[in-house]
Amino acid sequence: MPTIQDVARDAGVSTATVSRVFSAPELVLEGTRQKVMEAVNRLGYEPNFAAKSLRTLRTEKILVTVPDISNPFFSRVIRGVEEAAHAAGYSVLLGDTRHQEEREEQYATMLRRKEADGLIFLGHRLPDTLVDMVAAMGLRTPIVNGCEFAPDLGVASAHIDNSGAASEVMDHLYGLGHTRVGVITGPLASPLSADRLAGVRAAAERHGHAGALQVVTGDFTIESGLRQAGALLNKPRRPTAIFCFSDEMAMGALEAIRRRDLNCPRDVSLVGFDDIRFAEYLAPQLTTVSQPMDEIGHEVVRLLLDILSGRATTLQQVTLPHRLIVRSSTAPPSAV
Amino acid sequence: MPTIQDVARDAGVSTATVSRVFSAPELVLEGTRQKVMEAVNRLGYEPNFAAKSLRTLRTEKILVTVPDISNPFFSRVIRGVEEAAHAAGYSVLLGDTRHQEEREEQYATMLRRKEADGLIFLGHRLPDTLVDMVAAMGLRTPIVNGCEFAPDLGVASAHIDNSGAASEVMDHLYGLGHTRVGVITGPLASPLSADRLAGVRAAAERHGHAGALQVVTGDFTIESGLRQAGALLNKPRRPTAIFCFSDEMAMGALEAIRRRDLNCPRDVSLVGFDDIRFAEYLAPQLTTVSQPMDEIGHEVVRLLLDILSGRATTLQQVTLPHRLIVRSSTAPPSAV
DNA sequence: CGCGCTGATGTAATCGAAATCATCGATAAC
DNA sequence: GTTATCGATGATTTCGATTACATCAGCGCG
Repeated sequence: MPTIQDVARDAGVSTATVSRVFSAPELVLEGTRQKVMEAVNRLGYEPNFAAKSLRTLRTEKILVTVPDISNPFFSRVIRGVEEAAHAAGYSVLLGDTRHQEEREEQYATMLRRKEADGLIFLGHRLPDTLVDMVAAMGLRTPIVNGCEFAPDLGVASAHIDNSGAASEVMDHLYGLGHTRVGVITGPLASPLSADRLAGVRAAAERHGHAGALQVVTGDFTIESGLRQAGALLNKPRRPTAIFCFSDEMAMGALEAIRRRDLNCPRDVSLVGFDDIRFAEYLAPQLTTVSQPMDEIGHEVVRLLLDILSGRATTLQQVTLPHRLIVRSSTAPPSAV
Repeated sequence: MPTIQDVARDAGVSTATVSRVFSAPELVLEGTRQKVMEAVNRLGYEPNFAAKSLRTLRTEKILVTVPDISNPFFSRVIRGVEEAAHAAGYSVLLGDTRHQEEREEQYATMLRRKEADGLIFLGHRLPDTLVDMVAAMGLRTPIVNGCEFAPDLGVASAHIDNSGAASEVMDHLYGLGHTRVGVITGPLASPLSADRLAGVRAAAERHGHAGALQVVTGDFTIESGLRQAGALLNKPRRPTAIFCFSDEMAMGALEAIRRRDLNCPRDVSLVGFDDIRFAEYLAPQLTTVSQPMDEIGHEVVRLLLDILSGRATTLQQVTLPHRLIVRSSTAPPSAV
């Protein structure tokens, strides 16, 4: 691999000039620029990234950690992140934490080693070392959260109004005439689930059905949806509607309903969350809350770039719009 | 951020000793090692990555390009890649090419700039500059393909026997008594689709139903499955079974079947490919070919690490086992 | 005519760690 | 008793680019 020295020698100029041809071509005479470019092409020169990075202290990389990349919701958000990052000249370092705290820590050290200019995390935990970093750097900390809104962390974030969205779902179900509603949440350690549950509870109070609420905890997987929906359906006074905090759990719930020879929506209405691409192709098509996955991805990148460029002057915590998509998995309860 | 110099000063040793504490602790006296580690902890030192990388010419990063990360098949393979890479101390640079040649080229230059030690690509195209690299470096080229087997590229790869798998699917359908089979392929530019189609054709010949084969081309998306299955079902002598080259297209096909008030499998049998997690939760549960997604991910990483470490002495093109999973979307054709 | 300015380019310091080579004391070998 | 060996550590060069500063020619202006 040729170095900048080789190019300089070959073109008969100094290394400074070669460097300028790449980073500030307007400072260089057109004639010399061409001479240099010829040498570059002749030798097949590419600037060595590590050397550049060492000198400039910038990596043009964004570290993105995600609890599970094979989850269609996350993979879609990641696609948005990749798209926006790429458009801005950054590339994406992917970290799949598999929900493990230990891995989150490991990825955190990558940030401290300057392997990336910033971090976008889609989980809900911020490793201790990074909490320190936030304390030390404040607004300039190059860390952004996606999806989970945790005001006390003090990091920029982009997310939807989870509480509001969950309330709307409940309004929809109560509006159809349901009173006994089952809810399958995600792990309550995450603000996202806690917020949705708060929204659910608020709506239940408002409609006077708080007593008939049956809440169980899942983990966003199909399997947990299958299991927990089964538990709900086995109850003596089984719910006439089930609200799952993810479309994948709703898929599991749908299967649980089928296995009991019940029909959705006739016997049990079902609502999911996220509006992953598959939701509208299920039978019945799934009523769900649409999250702007691409936009969340774009937005967190924008927020991070604002911080990196020093443009950010206040802590930005952006709420993006969601939308309740009513399809055919919800209907009025049949007469009991 | 403290540097190695700061640590050396603080611990009262030379920078060489500090460096050794990290990279070759056995060369350093336990007492000095502890002194150094105390200084490291006191100052919160982390080795700067760019400096290390510049000196060693290694990045401990693997660039992984994928046509579309939001595709559940790819995102699952990526998870396997991430897992294996992480276990070996490497991290993953993700490139979503969105099927665009231009982006593939851009990611290729990252390899030439030494932003990553190696490349794993899950698409079927190898950018020109990298073809040159393969020509120049031969077996030592740190490039591995996943899923697509293209012997003429001369790069290591891990994939299943696509032709064989497709043949098995056809045997299964013919075995059930189907004769008119529709096939929705992927883009035929990819060896993967071409191989499967070859397997389909071979089986059709063997069973004497080559004339009744109806082949249309999709692009692996739900939408193309919906559209192309619609086209097949509109034909005068419509097929009694449809074989889609991806589960997602099969989901689209299922929807097309529903929209025509036909029943799967009674009126039309349906087979997918990949066995993504959702396949068994569709109604009916989807018959499909299971690809070892995790294993493909692990294997491509293993192949790449072999090359990087100089262990690889021959061109490795590994065929991993697939499995036909018969579920309830296939049945004998009903009497016409 | 000489001074200062500007535009184009060169010189050399610098980024932070790794690795080669040198040093030095202590021990073993002959 | 001299020398080879070894283990632990230090001094210094090196990786390949960026960039602050220096240089120098050409030009306008008083």
